[in-house]
Amino acid sequence: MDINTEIIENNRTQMRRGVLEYSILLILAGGDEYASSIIQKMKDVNIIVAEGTIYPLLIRLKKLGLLNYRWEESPQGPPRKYYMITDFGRQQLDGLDSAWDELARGIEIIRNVSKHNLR
Amino acid sequence: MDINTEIIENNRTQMRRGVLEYSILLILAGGDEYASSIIQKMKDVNIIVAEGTIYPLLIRLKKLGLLNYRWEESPQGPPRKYYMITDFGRQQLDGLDSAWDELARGIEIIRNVSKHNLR
DNA sequence: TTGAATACCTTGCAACACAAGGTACTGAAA
DNA sequence: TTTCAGTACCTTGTGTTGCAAGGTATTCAA
Repeated sequence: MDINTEIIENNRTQMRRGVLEYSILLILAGGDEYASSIIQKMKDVNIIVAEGTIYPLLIRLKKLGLLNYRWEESPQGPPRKYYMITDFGRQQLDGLDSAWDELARGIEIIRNVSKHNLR
Repeated sequence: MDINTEIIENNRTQMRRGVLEYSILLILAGGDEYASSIIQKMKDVNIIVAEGTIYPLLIRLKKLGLLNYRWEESPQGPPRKYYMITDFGRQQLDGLDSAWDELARGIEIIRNVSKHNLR
């Protein structure tokens, strides 16, 4: 990768990392999913997550009491671990909604100031 | 801090980290600033950065060719290191604008799907 | 019984934010 | 003229965390 795209890709990754937990909770608030399907849904909106990221993360979120899971047979292949969001998880999700809104508003502001000046 | 606010604060921090470089470039695209004033401007929009974060970061961005600096006398106290964005920096900033827009769009989408289903 | 597809999980490394601790310059007060 | 407060710069060490790589297990079909 040349340096031109590297810096941007790097930051794109960095930005994504910031919203990993948030997006997982958002997705699970819309319905139960298993790891691979979460990865796919995030990929669909261009938020790339690796397996090595999501499995430990789901375990952590479960430990924190934000998630639970149940095993479910798969049409083919090994059984799937369906994660579901808990009441506590939903409660936390509300806070994350605000956190995201606040960040987005902040970026919006410095963006506008920046444009208003020299750009 | 109780666990209720801890999880949210933690994620708020995580989200902020994702946009650190982006916000610095945004601010410098609006005019030259020195470290402390950058910290202040970010604080104004609720993006908190520590000194121990920003100094190494500015050095890194300079090394990458995104920034330059000049020394300038201060009305009182030691001289200030004013950072300015380079042409290359502006060019990269365009890419970061897109990266941010894309992420925001992604979050928007999964948010809506989530609401449309169960929330 | 071998192979492909799907699913789960762990280990080790590297990046990075930041708390803590430090230096240095200025001007004013004691 | 020393001391203090304010401002500004910088570095070190630590803890967290994302992820590439490598691994196991299940199912079904060829």
